[in-house]
Amino acid sequence: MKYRAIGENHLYQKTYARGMKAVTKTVVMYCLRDYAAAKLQKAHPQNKRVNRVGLTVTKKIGGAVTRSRVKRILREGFRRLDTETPLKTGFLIVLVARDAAVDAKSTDIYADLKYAVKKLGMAEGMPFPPKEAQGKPKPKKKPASTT
RNA sequence: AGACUCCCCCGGGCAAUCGCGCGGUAUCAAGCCGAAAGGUCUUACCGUGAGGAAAGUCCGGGCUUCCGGGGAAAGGAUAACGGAUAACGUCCGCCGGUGGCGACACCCGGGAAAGUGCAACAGAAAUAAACAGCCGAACGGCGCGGUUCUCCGCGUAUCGUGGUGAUGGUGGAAAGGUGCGGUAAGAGCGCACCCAUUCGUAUGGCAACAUACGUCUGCUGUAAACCCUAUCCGAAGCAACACCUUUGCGGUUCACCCCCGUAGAUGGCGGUUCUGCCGUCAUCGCCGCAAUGGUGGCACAUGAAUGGAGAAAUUCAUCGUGGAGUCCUGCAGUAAUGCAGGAUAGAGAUAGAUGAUUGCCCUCGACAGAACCCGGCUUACAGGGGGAGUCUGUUU
RNA sequence: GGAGAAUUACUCAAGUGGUGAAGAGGCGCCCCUGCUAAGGGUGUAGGUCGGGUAACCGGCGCGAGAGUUCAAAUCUCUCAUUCUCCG
Repeated sequence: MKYRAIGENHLYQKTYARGMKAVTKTVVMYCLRDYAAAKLQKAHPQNKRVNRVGLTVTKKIGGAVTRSRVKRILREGFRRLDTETPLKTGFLIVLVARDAAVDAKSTDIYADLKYAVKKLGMAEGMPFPPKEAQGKPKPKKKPASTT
């Protein structure tokens, strides 16, 4: 499974500001419906909708080695989650590592992400704006505009 | 056996399943994004995939650009001596100094007698003599006495000239040290021994230098203060820079340390000292700037054979090249290293590739992630292995 | 990735080889007021360790550690942290 990475800083800023948020011990998950999802779908040869994923691991976490390792673990956890329980597509997803992620295993990340997905209602077949993730009024508008 | 010293090497391993970057082949291929250049999606297989420090960015070099070349000035770097190297502030050897019983370790280790500056506080005084003190009647003065013609004697150190140099609680540093002589008092003033130092000679060494003898001198410290001497250095850095794409703008004989060189051509108009020169405008060429996005820089190349559907792969070859790369052997050298022969090769990302799960083993795993490439230095580091050597103890 | 700059009390900071490291804000105490604020006065060992009943005295302290010097916040070297610029 390939993921498109988020490269532009403004998309990160937008996701932090307007996206839905779920906090766990090891990781914080932000989700925002992607404006460019339709465009990307056209570009995709299989005409699939893809989520764009971004990882944030700050310098506070540690040196280059530990940060690199945290990124790998996050990636592995997310990959396993996505293969086992397919997510909704067409979203910007940003995963922010917390201090506890340094000592975590990928299974811990998997468990936390699973909880976060459940809370945000991101899994396939769930009602989209979940009651718990009340989000600011803005994300509510998005489904209408994108479709 | 114990305690040490130096040098070198390693930096968890194996298996199964899932997963990631890059290269290749097949497949998807029509597509999609974009103004263009260009980019990109699927799956399978094969190959390949972080360090000794990849780090700090402290030195040196390659590479690239800054119109080019030469010179000057300024500025910077280095510092015993000899060698190694592409180069270095690195390395090796050696000399001197310091530490250690020793193997060894450490040292920004030129010049203070070219000049300038600085040395707080304390101290009489900080490189220079003065002050206090000590010395004494040689001279002048003063006093007393004698004698009488400008003299003599004695006294006076609380009058001046004078002699003297280390005595003066200090201080980091006070002008060699000790002893004897010497003197009015004293002082290398003289002598003996010792210390340091200049120059010369001899011996050893390529040399720094060492030893011996003679000779001169007795000089504060600071150059990680300015400086002097010798040697070296243009500056900026891959976010450099090159090319492509689309668009806009400017320059075209100018060069602000000096000298030399430099892309103009054609036509119109005007001026003029008219085969020409000057000014101005246009076109083409040339040069440059800004913006947009992209590629390269950036990870060997070419040929042949085997192989197979075709590739990868394997083998072989090479002015070159990555890469002044690494390893082995031989020779030269005390060594760093060099020469010759042979072998080995293979990361290349761009939110940035090595992970997860399970099992087994051991010494139970530290510091830590390439970002243009090399040579060093410095700093961080669990533990393990190998080699050489020193000291102490015991036994023979 | 590359190029630079800075670090001195709780905060802002001066000091660039020499006694005892300026100054301001803050903080403590006093005055003023019925009570506050504002204002005025005065003090703050500038941290820490040791000694002393106390007043006070001594040692080390200018991000950390070495070095040069008689003497270092200041000069040199090696680290650490923070900030700025280059696309």
